[in-house]
Amino acid sequence: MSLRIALLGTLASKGPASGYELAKTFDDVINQVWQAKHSQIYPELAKMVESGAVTVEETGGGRGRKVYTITEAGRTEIDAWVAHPEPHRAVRNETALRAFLLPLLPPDRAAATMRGLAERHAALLDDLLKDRAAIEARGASGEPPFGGYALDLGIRTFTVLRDWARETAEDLERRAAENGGKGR
Amino acid sequence: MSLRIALLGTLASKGPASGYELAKTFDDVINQVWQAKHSQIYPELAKMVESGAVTVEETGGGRGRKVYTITEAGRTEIDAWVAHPEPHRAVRNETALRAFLLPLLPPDRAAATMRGLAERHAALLDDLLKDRAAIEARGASGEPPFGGYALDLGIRTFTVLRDWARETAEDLERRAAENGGKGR
DNA sequence: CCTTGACGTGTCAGTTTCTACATGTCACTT
DNA sequence: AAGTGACATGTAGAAACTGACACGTCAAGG
Repeated sequence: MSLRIALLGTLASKGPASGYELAKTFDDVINQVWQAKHSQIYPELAKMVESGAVTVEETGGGRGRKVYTITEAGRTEIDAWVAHPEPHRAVRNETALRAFLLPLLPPDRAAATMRGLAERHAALLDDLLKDRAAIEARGASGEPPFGGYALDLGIRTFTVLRDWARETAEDLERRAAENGGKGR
Repeated sequence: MSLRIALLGTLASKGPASGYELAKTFDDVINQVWQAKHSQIYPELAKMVESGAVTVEETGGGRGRKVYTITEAGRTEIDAWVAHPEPHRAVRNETALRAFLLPLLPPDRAAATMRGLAERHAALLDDLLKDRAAIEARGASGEPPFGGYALDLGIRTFTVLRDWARETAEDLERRAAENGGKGR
């Protein structure tokens, strides 16, 4: 379901696109939120054509390019899904799982892991901040850019992640110093 | 892989447990991080017995209860996984996907959705704060409780989520007021 | 001319995950 | 004695997802 919605949403906001382009988007923007390979996207698009949520137009001399366009039915579908208040959020987060299991490592190794994590989160945060700066520089004024709220959420989330990893590393280092890095 | 690690980690920190108890834990604590139904857990435990990461002891007169205990090999496995620096984080987040697609709704409906989301996040945050208060009240002093760092991360994350949802709702309401709730 | 790399679509086998079905025990209440 | 609900383990089929294989076009550079 979620993949279908993610594809419809991308078509709704960015306009008609090929499967290849959609796969690219899933490597870029949406990646922070949902992932899919082209091997999953192509069959999904076929299903969506069948159910009438999108239409397809064959183009691209020889290269067999297919451009998909969202229909009114497709828009209705997104609309219902986004506004739907079901609290049934699917969350899967490998980083958080790692965090959960962190106390199982000896403090010095746990601290090193956290330092590495903090650095990576800091780098990702920088990327997002640059994205926002670029958008603000060119897109002048008031209207909310597609993904603007999501970008904001991403920046806040990575800030938390970076700070948490740093402070946890510091705490672990303090503990490691106290008992000479021993203990589990 | 992640499910296997999550199960091993739970056994490592909480001690021996039955499949049923592990399934309970996945409804509770780990739920913020990873989910699994018993129908996935039982087969996974069988696989882990086979590969020597856990041992099983049949108990429980008549009810066929099986208690699983982590082995040294199992501990080594967690250790390697947690410390492993691969940046290949798997993230899937339905709430964030919703956030991403939010601008596709008319501002007034989007605002209402965000208000609801903010409330739910606020409630979840309260639960976590209560958990932490309870832990601090009974567990007196210095050592890090299992999941203590994770709990901290959870609290920070839900705080961000709540604030973001609130501020986004406010922004959307401002926009809705400006154009009388019309427009997409 | 040939190679390289981006463009472009698709299938298939295997793994993970979900929903539903299936079965039975034990303790407590009515 | 019967019913209810937590305890307890499993299987089966379907859907979601991944990684690898497979094929073919087009533009640019050497």
